[in-house]
Formats: sequence, structure tokens, C-alpha cells
Amino acid sequence: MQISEAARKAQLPIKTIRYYADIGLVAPVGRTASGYRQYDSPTIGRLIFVRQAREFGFSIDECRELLGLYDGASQNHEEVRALAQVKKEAIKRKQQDLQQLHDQLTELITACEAAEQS
Amino acid sequence: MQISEAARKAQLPIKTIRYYADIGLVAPVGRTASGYRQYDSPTIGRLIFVRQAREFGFSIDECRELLGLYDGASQNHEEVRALAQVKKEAIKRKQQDLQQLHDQLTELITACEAAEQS
DNA sequence: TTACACTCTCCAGCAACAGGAGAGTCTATA
DNA sequence: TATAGACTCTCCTGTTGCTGGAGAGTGTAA
Repeated sequence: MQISEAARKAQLPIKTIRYYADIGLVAPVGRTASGYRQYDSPTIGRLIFVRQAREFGFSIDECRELLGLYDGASQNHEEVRALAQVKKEAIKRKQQDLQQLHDQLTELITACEAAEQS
Repeated sequence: MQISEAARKAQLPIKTIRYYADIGLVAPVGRTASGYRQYDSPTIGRLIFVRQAREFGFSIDECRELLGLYDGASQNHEEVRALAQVKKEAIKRKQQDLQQLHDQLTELITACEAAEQS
């Protein structure tokens, strides 16, 4: 499939997908004779994975590491496990912060409703 | 208190706090005679709030809106409530995505452990 | 009064895209 | 088969949200 379908499926702008290809983060599976980038399902999976990681503040370089795990590129399972663990803890902290933000907004909404009643 | 203590408490770089002051996102409560920025607890609260919102991909402009809510600046409760609701739904979606990422890492760790056993 | 840590402003640079120009490609229809 | 319209390419510049460093002032402790 070509880039626009990949963009739709991965929910990423075309520009971003080209950028990820340029910096070697997520390369297309290949190119057509005319130079069009080509993508397949596993590659879409990688793009989605990166989108999610990026949305939670992991840098491009961290995404590179995470993708390494995701792809099982490394042979050193011990090391991979340690890295995954670190990232998982970062995610847990993010989840807690997010919950706090969520609670603050809930309080706010309640306060607004009370104000509307009065 | 001055900027370095504010930075420590809000868990933000000094540079970032100065930047937020420059763009009028979170202004210090005042300045000393010699021009040092001064912060108090409510302001630290605002900084923490911004940090958390930023960590979840809210833009500076969105933070401005959220801070408006947080401060109860608006008199239009109906409008405030609607905005808070929109942001809350965004947070809920982020939470779901985060859970998915977390699960993928858990799977990965399990796979690594299995590989190590073999 | 000097040392040292802290602060200031100003300016340049970086990460991660986003917008737009100009040109080539592909396919359906006249 | 010509051509319109949608899609793609590269290249270049601009934007957002910081981050680092220079050069200079401030505050306190020995």
C-alpha cells in the first residue's frame, strides 16, 4: 500500500511518515519503480506503536529503543527485559499523573455544575 | 521563594519556568528589587499542572485554556464545563492508549523471560 | 573583600515536525 | 490518446517549545 493509506491506518500525517522514513525510524518496506514508498501491515504496526509512544512523551531516540524491543532485534534478552521494565515504570508514572489530571478536571466539572445550579 | 526552589518543587527546569514566564503562561507572583522572580505555592501548583498537561501532549495554548479552568478565571460556567469535558475525554483516550502500550511492554517482558528460561 | 552560588537578559541552536513550491506518476474518462 | 485530477516525490523554509551558553549583576558567608 502507498503512503496515504498507511497514514490513514496509522493515524499519522503523511508528512510525519515521510519524516520517520527520512530519519530511519520507520522505513517503508520498499519503493515502487517510480519511487513511491510502500508499506505493509507489520510496518503499519510499527508506525502505530511509535505514534502511541510519541503521544506519551517518549523521544524519537527512545522510540528507536522501544522499536528495537518491539522488533525483537536484540539477541540479549536480559538487556531487552531491563529496558522494557524501565519504560514500563515510566508509563506507570505517566498513568498516575494522568489520573491526577483527570481527577482535577472532574472536580472542576463538579464545581461548575454546582455553580450552574445556584 | 526564588526560581531554583520553584524548579525543584515543580520538577521543571529553570529555563522552562523562565520561558513560561516570558510567554505569559505562568507568571511569577512578583520580582524582588533586584529583579529576581518570586514564586509561591499556588503558582507552583500551576506549574505542576502545566507540567502534567504538557507531558500528555497538550499544547501550550491548550494549557492556557486548561489553566483558565484551573484558576476559575471564566465566569461562564457552562462554557468552562464543556471545555473541561472535552479535555477529560481526550485524557480518557490517552489513558486507553497508554494501557495498550503498557500491555505490549508486559508481553515483551514475558517473552524475554521465556527466552531466558530456554 | 573576595569567593561562590544564584540570578538576570539576550541570542543562538535543536527536536520534531508542518506548509508550500515545483515537478513527476497513475488512472479514469472524453 | 490526450488530459484532468488525485497522488506522490524532493527540497526548503517556518513553527513550537524548549535548551545551552555568554556576559553581567546579586546575595551571603568566611
